[in-house]
Amino acid sequence: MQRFWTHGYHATSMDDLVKATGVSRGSIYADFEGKRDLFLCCLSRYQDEVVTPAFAQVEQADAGLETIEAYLLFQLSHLDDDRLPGPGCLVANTMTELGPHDRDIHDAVNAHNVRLQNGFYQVLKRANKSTSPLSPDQLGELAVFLTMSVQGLWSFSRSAESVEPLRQYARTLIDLVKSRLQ
Amino acid sequence: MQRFWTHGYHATSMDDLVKATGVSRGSIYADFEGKRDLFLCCLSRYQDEVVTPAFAQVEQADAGLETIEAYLLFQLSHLDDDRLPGPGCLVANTMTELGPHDRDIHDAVNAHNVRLQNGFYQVLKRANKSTSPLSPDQLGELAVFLTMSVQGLWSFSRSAESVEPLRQYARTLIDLVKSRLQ
DNA sequence: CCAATACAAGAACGATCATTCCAAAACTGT
DNA sequence: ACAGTTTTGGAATGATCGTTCTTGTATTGG
Repeated sequence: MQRFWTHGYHATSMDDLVKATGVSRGSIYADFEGKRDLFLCCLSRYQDEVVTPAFAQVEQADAGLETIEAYLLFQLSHLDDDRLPGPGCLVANTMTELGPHDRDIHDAVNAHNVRLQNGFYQVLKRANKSTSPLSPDQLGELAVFLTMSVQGLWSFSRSAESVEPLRQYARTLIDLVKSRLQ
Repeated sequence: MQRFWTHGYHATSMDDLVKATGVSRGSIYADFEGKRDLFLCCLSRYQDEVVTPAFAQVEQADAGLETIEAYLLFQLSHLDDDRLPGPGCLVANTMTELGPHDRDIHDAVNAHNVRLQNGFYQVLKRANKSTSPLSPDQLGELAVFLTMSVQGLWSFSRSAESVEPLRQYARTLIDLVKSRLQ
């Protein structure tokens, strides 16, 4: 999974995976139908092992906008300036590399994005207790906005040489969304 | 160039390029040192033929925030619902695919981003005529924010099934930045 | 202990890869 | 018209690719 995450699907060979995992070629093919099937399983595993532990706080019943910011800053805390460029996000990387060309992968990516949107939407709904609240449609649009903005953050981390602009982006994003809700 | 744009570097073979361009293999190698050199030239040509004609309006001396919005909506106007998922942006795609692994490509991507940031910065400076203006640092941060946000837009267009959420994102982005400047 | 079965390691396979090479065609100069 | 040079088209090359296959080892049951 790490190898797919850092290098992408096409640039990762089965040899690379055999070496990186220490698992024999025969065993891989015993367990998966082929490279693509293995990749789909890695996407699924990434969701369970990486996304869920991190995003769960946003999906909590009491999560606020600060929780979204904390989620982003926590993800960025894995990077410091000598760990850049970072691997980004496997799903985000995959959206770019394979999203246009593979239906099943597109669907997996889409499911991930819907999950993020729903999490953000719930937070926005809670945060929408103001004197002039936004409509549900407007909140939905803001949730989509957040989901797409976060995608930009991961893409940039693939090329970034310093982590501070990434952090600043997260803070600015949350600030702007906050001011939209007031 | 189109093939690299839609499929990425690693998923595009020299055979693909020979077929797509109608140029013989020998001619390609006569003009370029290899696949990577050809790709670097495509990045450069993309800058001249795609980015410059589109982004020039943002770099105009009288460009405003509406110009940034018009730039984004114009880029999106090439897509309608049966032309999705779109190719995204060659530079943005490359940032994700190759940015972490190739120094020269990283530098080309970085130069593109700096260009976008500078264009956005100038617009923001002009738009910053309010009763409580933002500092140059704050404007710089907003310009970086815009650059990274636009990256999210192109990545999403690689997976999108409808163009309206992409348009809405562009409008929301400009609205949020406007409200930050007031 | 032996035979049958299951599993692991990695060689082998045919296809595809990026690049080089070569023969034929086209062009240029005398 | 002819010889020399350049360009073109695509075959050839050696490496790498994803996948299958084979051999050796381990395990299980009689």
